Amino acid sequence: MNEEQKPEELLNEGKQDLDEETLFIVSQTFKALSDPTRIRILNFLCTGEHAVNDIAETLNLSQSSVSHQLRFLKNLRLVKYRRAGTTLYYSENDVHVINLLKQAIEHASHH
Amino acid sequence: MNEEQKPEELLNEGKQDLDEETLFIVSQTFKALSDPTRIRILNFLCTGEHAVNDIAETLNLSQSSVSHQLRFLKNLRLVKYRRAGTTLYYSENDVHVINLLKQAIEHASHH
DNA sequence: TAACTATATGAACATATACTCATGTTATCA
DNA sequence: TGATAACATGAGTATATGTTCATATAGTTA
Repeated sequence: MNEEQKPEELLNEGKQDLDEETLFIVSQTFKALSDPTRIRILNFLCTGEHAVNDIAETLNLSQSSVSHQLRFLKNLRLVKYRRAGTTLYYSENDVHVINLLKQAIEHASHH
Repeated sequence: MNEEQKPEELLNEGKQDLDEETLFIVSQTFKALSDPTRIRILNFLCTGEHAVNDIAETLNLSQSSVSHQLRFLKNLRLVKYRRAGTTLYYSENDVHVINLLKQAIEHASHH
């Protein structure tokens, strides 16, 4: 004879429902961080700006794959680049997203 | 005659390369947060525990879809549930991940 | 201009993902 | 036990995703 227990209601801290645009931005942001290759690239760019080939060699990835992923990240304004001759030096461009990544890495690396 | 500029090296704050396991955990965590439906469910669960049907009706989703996504989230230990008769009350189970979500929502909602 | 370097891009392919539909499972109650 | 309620689950399907391969583009230099 289990009495029906009322679910405890926590305090609502503000914005209850998410509007379409916020939802889209949030999901896209996390999607950018959901792939191992992109995570490694962003993590590497935390050490400073790097050329595409440098990224590819350091992380043992194909040039094409890196280029595709950088385009993805550039479309979301998560990275930027500066040109020097034929070389493009990419660097991170969104401190907030980098912070999210660092927090997750910090938390996950504690095993 | 463009002089080759040396890329500026930022300070390395510690863990340079990510081990396989950390990389996997981080990517899975962000993958969980990369889908609009799961974001809405987790955001709703921030207001307290809720039954599956409650979630489905409130967010205008099918019961099956909600159940599938809850299984996904439960496998990652991001939600937990308590049983009361035939009803299962789900609630959030990882403050750290919820914090990541709240930060992203906060940041994205500023337009 | 031709050759070379660094990077970008499109097509193709294999896999992953999220949903719906139908049905299975578990607990409650008459 | 049978009926019902709440939820879980598997199959099927359409779409998204990440990689490779081949080729294109842009800048540099002889």
